[in-house]
Amino acid sequence: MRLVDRAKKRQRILKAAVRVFARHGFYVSRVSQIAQAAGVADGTIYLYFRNKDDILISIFEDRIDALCDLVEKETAKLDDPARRLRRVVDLQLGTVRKHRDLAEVVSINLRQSNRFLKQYAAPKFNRYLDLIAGIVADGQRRGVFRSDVSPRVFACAMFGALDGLTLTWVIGKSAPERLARAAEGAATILIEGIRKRPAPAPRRERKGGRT
Amino acid sequence: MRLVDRAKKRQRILKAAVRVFARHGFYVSRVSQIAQAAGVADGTIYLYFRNKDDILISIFEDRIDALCDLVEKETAKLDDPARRLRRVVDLQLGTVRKHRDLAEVVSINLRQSNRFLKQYAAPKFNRYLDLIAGIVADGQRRGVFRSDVSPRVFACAMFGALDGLTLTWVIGKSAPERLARAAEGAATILIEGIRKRPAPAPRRERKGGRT
Amino acid sequence: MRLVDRAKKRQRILKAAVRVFARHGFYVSRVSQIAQAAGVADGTIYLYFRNKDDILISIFEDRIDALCDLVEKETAKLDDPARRLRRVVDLQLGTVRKHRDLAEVVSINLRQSNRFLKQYAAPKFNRYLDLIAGIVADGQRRGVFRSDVSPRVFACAMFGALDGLTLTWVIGKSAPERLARAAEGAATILIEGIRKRPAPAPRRERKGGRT
Amino acid sequence: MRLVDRAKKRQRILKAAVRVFARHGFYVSRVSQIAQAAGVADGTIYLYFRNKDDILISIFEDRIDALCDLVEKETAKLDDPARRLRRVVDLQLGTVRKHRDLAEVVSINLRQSNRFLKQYAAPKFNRYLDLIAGIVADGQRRGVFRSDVSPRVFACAMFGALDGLTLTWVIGKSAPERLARAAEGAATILIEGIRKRPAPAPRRERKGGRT
DNA sequence: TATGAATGAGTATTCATTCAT
DNA sequence: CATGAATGAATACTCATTCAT
Repeated sequence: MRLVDRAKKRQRILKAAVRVFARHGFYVSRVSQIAQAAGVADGTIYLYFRNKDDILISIFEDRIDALCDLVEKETAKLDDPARRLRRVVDLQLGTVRKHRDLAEVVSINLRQSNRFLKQYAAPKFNRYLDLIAGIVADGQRRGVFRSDVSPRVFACAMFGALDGLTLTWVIGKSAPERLARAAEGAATILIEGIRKRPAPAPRRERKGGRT
Repeated sequence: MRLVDRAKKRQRILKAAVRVFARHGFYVSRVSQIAQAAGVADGTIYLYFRNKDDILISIFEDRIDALCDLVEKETAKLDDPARRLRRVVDLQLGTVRKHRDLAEVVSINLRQSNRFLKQYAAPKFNRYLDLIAGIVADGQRRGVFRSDVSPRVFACAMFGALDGLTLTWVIGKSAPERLARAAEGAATILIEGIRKRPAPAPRRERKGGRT
Repeated sequence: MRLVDRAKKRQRILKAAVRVFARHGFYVSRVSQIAQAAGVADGTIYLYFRNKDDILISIFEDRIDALCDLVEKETAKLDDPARRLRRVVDLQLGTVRKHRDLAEVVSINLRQSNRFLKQYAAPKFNRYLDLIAGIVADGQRRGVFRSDVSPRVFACAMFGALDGLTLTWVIGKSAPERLARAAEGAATILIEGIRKRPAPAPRRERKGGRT
Repeated sequence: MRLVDRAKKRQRILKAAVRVFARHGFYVSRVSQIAQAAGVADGTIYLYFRNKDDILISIFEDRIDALCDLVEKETAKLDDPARRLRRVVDLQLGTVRKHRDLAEVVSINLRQSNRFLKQYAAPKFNRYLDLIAGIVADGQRRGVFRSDVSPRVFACAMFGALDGLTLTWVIGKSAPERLARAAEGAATILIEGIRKRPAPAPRRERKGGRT
């Protein structure tokens, strides 16, 4: 079989797996369901993947890599760190919106196994977090972002915020437009939250100190 | 058997389950492991819980309710919406920090079953989101928070941001102090992100419009 | 506790067990169901019976003994072997009709365990078969019954015939009168079947030999 | 896999199940015992049967159908109703004698589950009873059988009588010849019992009426 | 390569029985 | 005597994975 055909069949199985995982969850899904959905025999799955876990891992890796590549390419076109962040928000939530099943798998199923999460997801995941943190660090260097927040913390918070919106969107079975509007709001909060105040006007309400 | 003894044994089982679930994940954990960890017979578990799922649900419900109660009580003591949000951040991440196992269970295992997530978690979860959204809406009415972001979106984003920090903290097996410092940063981003600018100085960087 | 009270409670448990076994079958019935139906605690059952099997055995033994006693007493009042058999038919089916639950237990549940059947039921059961066989043997000696059929075979066949009627009656959930009418028919067949022909008129239809 | 191979393996499992059920009884038998006896893996059983109950049901259905088919074919060759009944007796007890295990399963285990008995057995069982009743009704129309006994009652009684003989034969672990001789006796009783008396000589013993 | 029949390890749950109160 | 909470052995059934065809 030609390599390209092989790759095509692999993709067909992955697509089927995304559908099945999204509907039932990783642990409840059966390999035979995926095989049926992909139109292949049960045994064929094992010609393309080591085991059931490997399917989930492959979905995740393919997707996060694609997202990272896209983010790298797109942010390279922009200069302003704030606009770069805005672009990341749009890209992450845009991917989610276009591939709801995939969103469900990545957002929810990803956390189905501690072992899996700790062993496989973390490294890949870090590439994405580093991309965001890099943008923030750059912004801080250039004086547009406040420096009292760790870029890494911002990255985690930003990813979490977008993932939280995704989760409630997926659970709530809301319309795609709602996610688009949520993206607006999230972008505003995150960017304004990290932006250095143009002129830190004397604020009185904070004089009471923090708790 | 006295009611208080019964409740005590129930708690013992739940505590054991939290430990076991945190270490292995819900699906990988065995009921017999929980029984052993709790020092009871396998069958005894079923005198207190309908089934394995019921244990996870009970953990979640107990915890989220306790957190909501705490948040309600504590925010009632404060007036300033910004300081109220700050308090919520501290309470959520403080709970997490004090009960790492629990954090792992709620943050990670919670998403282990789509069915579970959609059926049980959502309603309880909404109570928490509504609390946050309520604080934001109040701040908007009083003019301290910007009105161009939906309180609900902010609540989801805020929960997600804190959950994202929790997740990376748990996965990374970092020290408690790191979570404390992350809480600082997250609070800053979120509160400054939603705060209405004291003097919306003419900003030039947005003139380029959006992409 | 006085012996009479003890006996009373034992009977209460047996009565409850008959109801429960009749409805669900021996293996499907739960000891706790019997306890509840008898209004006692689960553990109390074991103050009166060794185990679950012992309950079924006790039901059977009590009942077959009572039937045997009754048959002995009643047939002693009669002299004609044919009328004695008729009496046995009425007594067996009469017992069944009056205690449908019991019939169901003895007819059906009795066979639920090979071990039980072979070990316990057989001996008790033989007393009943011997009673019938005794009547037949007597009739043969006195020349009213044909001698070409073993009394034992007749006893088994007769018991089986009545048990077969009982089974279909119980399964079919028919009215008591139907069983009464069936008793008529069965008595006729069995008694006329064993009765020596008054005048064995030359029969031609048998000359063809047997198949 | 060829259909014929599949059918062969199914039969192998059924044969093994008959052996196992006969020895231990349905409820006491373990699926793994059947699998081992059939030389297949536990899971393989479930490729051929829905569950344990389904195995018992299949045994019963296969057997009763085969017996009915045989009875239909054989009785069609005869004309005399009495000889037809004789043939049925021989066929039923002949089947039993040739397949003692099967007899044990059908005679004893058949009654192991009320639910099973009422739900599955009854309909199939009726086909057999109807065959016998049909022969009797025909004999009555032709004036060779007495008309004061319902054909249905006779069928139940006849089946019961033969089943009773089978039961005692199986329990008593007697030799096959004993069953053959018992068949003789049972046939005589049943056929003479239903046969219309050639010359109803004035009988005096019945003048006392019934008790 | 592809198949799908066969495998058999693995586990939640039940329930007869016990025994401390 | 009576209770019923606790026990823990015991088992049908599933399903990821393999391998002969």
